[in-house]
Amino acid sequence: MAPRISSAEWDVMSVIWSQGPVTATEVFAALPPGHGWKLKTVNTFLARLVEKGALKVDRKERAFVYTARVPREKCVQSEGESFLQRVFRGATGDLVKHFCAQADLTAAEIEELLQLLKSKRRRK
Amino acid sequence: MAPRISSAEWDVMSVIWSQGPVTATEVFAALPPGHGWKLKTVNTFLARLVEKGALKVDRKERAFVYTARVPREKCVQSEGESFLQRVFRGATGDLVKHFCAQADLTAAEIEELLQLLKSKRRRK
DNA sequence: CTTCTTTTCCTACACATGTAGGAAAGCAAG
DNA sequence: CTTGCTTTCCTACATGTGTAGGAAAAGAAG
Repeated sequence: MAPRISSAEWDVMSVIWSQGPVTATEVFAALPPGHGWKLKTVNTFLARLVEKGALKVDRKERAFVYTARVPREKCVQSEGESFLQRVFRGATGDLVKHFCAQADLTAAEIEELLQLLKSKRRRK
Repeated sequence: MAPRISSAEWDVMSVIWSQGPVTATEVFAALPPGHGWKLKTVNTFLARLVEKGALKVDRKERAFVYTARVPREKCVQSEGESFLQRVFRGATGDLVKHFCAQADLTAAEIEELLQLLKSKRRRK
């Protein structure tokens, strides 16, 4: 169900998932600074995302308004699964270890994760 | 440094990282069953990986022997970073939460992660 | 209504990736 | 040495992705 979203397309979708329905110009303005894309380029991404069924579009006066038709969670889920298989051959434990070891998590995040894991342990 | 490795190429590299130097035919045989590729296709992947500098090749009698020139860790590192940025905008905490919540980890893995996180907490 | 600006529509192009095929060369068998 | 099988070398082609440009339409401005 979740369409395959390319790297540049993720940047665009991220804007739309967090800002809600927007026009191309608004997406362009909301993209992380320093992306270096022309407005035309962003338009291409939007058009492709509509083709793929990730967005729907309504004409609102002058400009198109783009709205997500797939929830972020669905895409995170399938991207995540694909990454997990590709790089860690499905071993979630290894993946989690990699990122925990790697990153400097904040104290709050560490606490939260400890709670999450403990509750998972209890439920076993 | 770590070359960009495509999905199919990861399957090939995984074989070589775990088996050590091998010929094309051996890679072909060692690939997860049901991949559906022809030997020719695997040869193309190998050739591209050599071009990219991920593998080196030595002629050994009849057939070529392929050896990794980049360690798996390097590639996991850069693939992981790219995934982290693309999907979680760099928020490692969110990524880890996603996979912990998602997966059913074994009791042993949960223990290991708890230890890892606790030691990280202490070190703060 | 004519002109300017914004935005869409259609088109393009190079490089990556999945997926091989045919020709050619090298070694094995008879 | 001739035939055949294995493996490489070179080539191909469709689709996806990054990166737009030019033409055209649709309001905004005067």
